[in-house]
This record gives sequence, structure tokens and C-alpha cells, in this order.
Amino acid sequence: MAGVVVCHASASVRERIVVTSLGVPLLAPVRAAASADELVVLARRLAPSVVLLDADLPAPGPAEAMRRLSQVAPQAAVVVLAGADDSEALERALALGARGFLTPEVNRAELAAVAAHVHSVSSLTPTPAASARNVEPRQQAAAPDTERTQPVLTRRELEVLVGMSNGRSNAQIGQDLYLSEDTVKTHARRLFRKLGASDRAQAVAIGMRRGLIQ
Amino acid sequence: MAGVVVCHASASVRERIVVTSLGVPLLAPVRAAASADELVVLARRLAPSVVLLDADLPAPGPAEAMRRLSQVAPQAAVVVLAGADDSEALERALALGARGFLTPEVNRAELAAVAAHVHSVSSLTPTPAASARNVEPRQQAAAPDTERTQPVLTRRELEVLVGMSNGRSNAQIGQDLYLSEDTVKTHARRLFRKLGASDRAQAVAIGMRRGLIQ
DNA sequence: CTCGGTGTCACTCACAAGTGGGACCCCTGC
DNA sequence: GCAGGGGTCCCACTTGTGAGTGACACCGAG
Repeated sequence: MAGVVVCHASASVRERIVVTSLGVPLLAPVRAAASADELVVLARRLAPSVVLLDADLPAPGPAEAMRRLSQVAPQAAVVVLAGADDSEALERALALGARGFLTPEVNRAELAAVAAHVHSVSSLTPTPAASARNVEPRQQAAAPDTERTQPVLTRRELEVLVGMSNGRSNAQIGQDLYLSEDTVKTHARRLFRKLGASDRAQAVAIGMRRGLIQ
Repeated sequence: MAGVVVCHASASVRERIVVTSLGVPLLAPVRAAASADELVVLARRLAPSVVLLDADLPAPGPAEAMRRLSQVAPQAAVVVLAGADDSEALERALALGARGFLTPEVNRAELAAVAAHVHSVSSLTPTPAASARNVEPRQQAAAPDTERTQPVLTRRELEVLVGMSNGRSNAQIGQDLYLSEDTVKTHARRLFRKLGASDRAQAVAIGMRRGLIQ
């Protein structure tokens, strides 16, 4: 059930994590992949619930790996393995749905925490700049960190996003909020920019991953 | 942080739950609302993380209550209070984003479980017919129950849904999967029907609430 | 064997969505 | 005082989406 796959270009990192996991009962079957291709093959077979992914994966890159992964194993929660300094790769990964991140030097306790919590936590987007590089259990990463570093949605933008997630059209959202459809479109445009979404479907996905909406 | 609001038409049910919660430290501030209007006012003030909602709420009904609630308190996880027999109201509520359900005769332990887990569990959609009426911690309600009772998406439909959540257009999804755009549209149409979604944004929201995608 | 579900592709059509401008008001902070 | 951000509305435009069909092939269950 709680299968874990680690995908990292460095053999030493893979081995460290596999060996580290040996002492953790929850992590039972940890498998290793050296490339995006291997990851896809493994993920298709094992349907893991957690994937630890190299943020500096060569070849197609981590973003493409996550895209492919999400197609063969959509249930998999992705945790990015990145140094505290590599914030750009991290941001891209988070935008694509990563659930948190760790450094490759992760210890046993951190791995156990991941196994226990990652797939039951709705949103884990710690502050990259603060180098808070551990996946924390619950409410920690919620309000304060998020509001400072990530683009904050205004009340209106959030209301529009909620309407979108409930399948309401711009016109209907306008009626709900006593606004004109054009105003709703303006809020939609701004929240797309803030979230880095290209359309409302992706905006809803990003909003839910970040815990902005339920 | 973990505020709880119970909204139920029956005063006895409200009081039962408020009194029951007194012994549970995690439930600290449980407030009661008798109607959707009261709920909205309370939720706006308290920003609760959990709302226990009467499935047979009169006046505007539970669905409308959830819609309004999601606009004043989008973070709130909704748990529906329904008898094991009332499966229609339940289904509608789940489609709108409810995170689980309980009977109004909920006991102290169940309330505590809700407080501890609801807002950190990604998806709780137990089998209505099986009268499994407790919110369970983790993986329980995931795979087996879901696959039997809820509409199951085919591999293709799931792949299309994933593409949608990544902000890809039908044409792009077609390229990703080596399909024509028309085929993608067909899969989209069928998955909309299965999920009860009116557009791709809602389909993504429902898919994420049910844990079909991340 | 038949039927239902799935996968594939095609066509049309109305309309929603997304994007680019511009405009005005209000408030807050420098 | 003025810049900036938010909130509101407007116009115009291009694109994509969603709805409604029809069609054919495959496969597995009954």
C-alpha cells in the first residue's frame, strides 16, 4: 500500500535512501530508479504512494518526470529531493504538484515522517528561502509561511477560485458574488497569474494542492 | 486553529454534539448554528477548520449551505451528519466536497477522530450502502470501497483528468497520449458524466477530493 | 452470441473562457 | 501627494470548451 520509489541520478543518494529505509518498518518496499524512464516503469508496476524525486534529474528533467509519473501513477505523492539553495527547480516542482521536499541527506526520522504523513497531508509548501527543509506533520506550513512567500490570493480571487472548483461559470460566480461577469474575469486573470495556472482547471488543482481551497 | 462548527436543524442534535465535545480537548471551541444563515455568519467570524453539517438541513438545503460556506470559509472541511440510509443527500454533499460523514448519534471517540484527522486526510468517501459511518484515519476508505461503489474512471479517462489538472488543453493532452483531440473530448465527456462535473475545473476538484489525482 | 463498456475518430454549433486593452474609485504606505 | 494594489466595470477579440451526434472496432461478461 505505502510503496515508496526513490528516483535520483546519483547512485550514492539512491543507496543512502534505500539503506536508510531498511530500519523503518513503514517504508517496507523502497525501490530505486536512476532516471525518469526507470521511474515510469517502476511506478506503473508498483503504483507507489510516495515518490522521492531528484530535483536535478538530467535528461527530461524533474518537471517532465512528474508529468509522466502523474499519468502512470496519479495517486503518487511526490517529494522533491533538493538542496536548500535550489529554489527554482523546487518552485517548478511544487507548481506541478509536489507535496513537499527533503535534502538528499535525509535521515531515518525524516523518512519515517514522510511515510507517515505525506499522503495524508493536503498541502506541504514550506518556505524555500527559509531553508526549512523538513516535511512537517500538520498545520505548520499552512498559514504564516505560505502567506509571506507564496503569492497571496485576495478575498475576491479566492472566492472566484472556489466558484471555479464548484463548477460554476464566470457568469454564475458573478451572480453569487453580486459582480459582473467581466469583474469575475478580471479576478480570474489575476489569480491565474499569481498561481501560474494556464486555465481554471489547473488553477483549481494548484489551489487544492496548496490548501487554499478544499 | 482547529475550530469546529456544528450546523443542524435539530436543537437536541446540536446540544448533544456540543456537550459531547466538552470532554475532548482537541475540539476546544465548538459552536452551534441552527441554519445555513447562522452557519455562514459563524464561519465568516471563526474560520473553522471543520464543519459538521446536517444532511437534511431545511430552507436552502445542505448543498447550498456548503456552497455559501465554501465562499466564506474555503479552508473548512465539511463532515455531513446523515443517517446511514440517507444516501442521496450524502452523495450530493460528497460531490460538493464533503470530506466524510457521521451519524448525528456520533460519540466522543468519533468526534475526537474527526478533530484529529479530517483536515489532514485528502479524501474520505466511504461506502454509503455499507453504512460505514465513521470517519477513519488513513488509508481505510481509499482503494477498495471507492472502486466498488463510486464510478470508476478508466485508464484513459484518468489520464485525461490528469492532463486537465496540469493545465493542458484537449489538443495537448491528445499529443501527450498520442490521441486525436476528438478522442480526448470523448474521454472528457464521459469522465464529466461519471464524476458529476459540469466542466474540467470541477472535474479536477472532484478528482482531487476523491484522491483519484494529486 | 449479444450486449455493454471502452477506445477511437469525425463533424457541427453555440457559447464560455481567456487575453488584451482602458477606465474609475478607494485605501494604504512611502 | 502620489504610487501601488485592490476592486469594479467596460470593450473587443481569439480560442477552447462543452454538447450533441454518429460511427466503428474490440473485448469480456452474461
